[in-house]
Amino acid sequence: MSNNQFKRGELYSVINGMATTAVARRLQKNFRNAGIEITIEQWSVLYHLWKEDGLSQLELGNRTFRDKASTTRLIDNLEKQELVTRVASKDDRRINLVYLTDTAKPLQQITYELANKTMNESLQNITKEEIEVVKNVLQRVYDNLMNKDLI
Amino acid sequence: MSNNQFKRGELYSVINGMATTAVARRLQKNFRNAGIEITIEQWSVLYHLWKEDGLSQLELGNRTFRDKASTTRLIDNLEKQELVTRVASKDDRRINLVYLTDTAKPLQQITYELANKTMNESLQNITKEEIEVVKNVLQRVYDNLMNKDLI
DNA sequence: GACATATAGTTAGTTATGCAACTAATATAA
DNA sequence: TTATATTAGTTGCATAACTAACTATATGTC
Repeated sequence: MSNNQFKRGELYSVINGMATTAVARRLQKNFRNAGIEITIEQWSVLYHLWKEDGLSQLELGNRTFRDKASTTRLIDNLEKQELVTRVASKDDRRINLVYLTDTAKPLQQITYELANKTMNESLQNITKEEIEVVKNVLQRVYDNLMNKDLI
Repeated sequence: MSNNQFKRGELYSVINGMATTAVARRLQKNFRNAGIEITIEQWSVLYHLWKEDGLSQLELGNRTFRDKASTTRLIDNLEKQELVTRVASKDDRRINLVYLTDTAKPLQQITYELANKTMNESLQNITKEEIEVVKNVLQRVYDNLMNKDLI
């Protein structure tokens, strides 16, 4: 019995343990080899700010799938490196709006290129159609877990 | 340009940020709600020991995609909870073989059930064929990154 | 056999994660 | 308008991750 159980769980193992870890490590390695001194977690925050600057911490947490405590500390570290600044919102002084600094700006082009490079390395010999299936399935996995009750 | 870039990178974001995090949190939540006091990382080690007891730390690290330092500390914590014991190999005294204790045994059945439950929650309305495509693609992503040089 | 090299595991230092308890500011309700 | 509840963010605590430097054992070469 114990040998036959948990077949579907192997998917979790594959998703979580292998591909995700491998891609994350490769992206971090590509950053490091290019002399980019930020973590991929920090980059995920910058990435959303390059798309839309001045987001609140909570909104950044939502977009990067982090709780607010993790978001606080990531932004602490980004602030230490002078890549972002917190600005208290005038409308609601509970809210910190997070803005990119001039130091962060030159990182966009190079990190996008390194992210593209990482994706090209990761997705060799994988078709557009396959990628679409994976994205679609993983989106539905997420929706299955989010839409019921809190994760 | 910056708006049009990094299209493929969204896959990384989807894999890493959304589905993986959501599944991991749900599994941890299902453990917690059932009164199971282990982390999912600890469970990933126990899972491989239930399949094959007495693996070395390095082999456990390979199977769970961790480096040896992370594996050391994970096993430290499992040992504190008296779920595993380290036994120095007689053939090669550099090697620690890791064995399940009697305390760990009753966890197998219940955690397998909770993992199955988590997978059923995650994979609702997703077909076997889709799951096969995802597993296959993610395996190839992993192979793309592993087979070239070290991650 | 002696010296260099490789391997398994540990430790130190930094970053990141989640939960829970907390503060400060805002919104709601009596 | 005062009391209560909600919200955004911070902090404390524990676990986990990676890199690099380290110890101890084993292997290989001369």
